Amino acid sequence: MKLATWNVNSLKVRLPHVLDWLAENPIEVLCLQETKQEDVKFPYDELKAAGYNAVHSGQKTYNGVAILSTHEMTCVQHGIPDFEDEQKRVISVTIDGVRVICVYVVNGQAVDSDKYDYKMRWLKALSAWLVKELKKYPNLVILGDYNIAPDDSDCHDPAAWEGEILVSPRERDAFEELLEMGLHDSFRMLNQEEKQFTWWDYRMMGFRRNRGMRIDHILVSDALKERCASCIIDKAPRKLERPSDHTPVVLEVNL
DNA sequence: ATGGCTTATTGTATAAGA
Repeated sequence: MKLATWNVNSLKVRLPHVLDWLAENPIEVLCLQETKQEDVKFPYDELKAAGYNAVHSGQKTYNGVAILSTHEMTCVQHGIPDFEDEQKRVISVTIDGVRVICVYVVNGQAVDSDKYDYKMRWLKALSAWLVKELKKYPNLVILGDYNIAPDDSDCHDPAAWEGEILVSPRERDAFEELLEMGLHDSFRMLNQEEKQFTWWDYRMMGFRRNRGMRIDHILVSDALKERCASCIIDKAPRKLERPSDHTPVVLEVNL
């Protein structure tokens, strides 16, 4: 089974890219972040025509997450239970006995901002919930835009970014907490190469100069860890006209 | 250098992303 995550930065704008990419990359599961549209505007029909079922937790202008799959999706859950949140950032389903969680972690804007506090509160709630989910679902994968570059090797210029958003110690500690509960960074597990990024700033020719960050991740449970065959970053969509600033990450698991 | 692009909004400048 192949699963992927992609922050599309507006599904309205990026739907053609998504459909083209799915046609070229026949995968079973695709998690999307920043759909930026309400459920009533979600392109269920176009995706169905392409062979994909979809579940969506939508919001106008900001956030919004979706899971597309060629397989049947059951036990759909929106958000983090017992965590009040207006923002649509989490959706979960079960596919072929695997619990699939799609997340769009808070950006945080700046380390001294209210949004950073919200990011840390949000990550704490995510972490507490995932501990329980792991006990409930041994086969668990959590895909998404984490807005955290876990290590200096995941940042194009660690010295320039030291202490900044995406790399600050508290954010990295929160990511580390996910690993300590028994989740595994599938890309790093299979690939030790430095400067492999999933996001590049639109400005300053960020992509051409490979000034990026690895902030989109696919974490797997112990049971799935043994079954991971490959995890790759597909840079092709980032090279298209009018791309998202993020590019897909694809995991292959032997089930 | 706090910008540099891109997206969305009952917009024509502002907020947000990362």
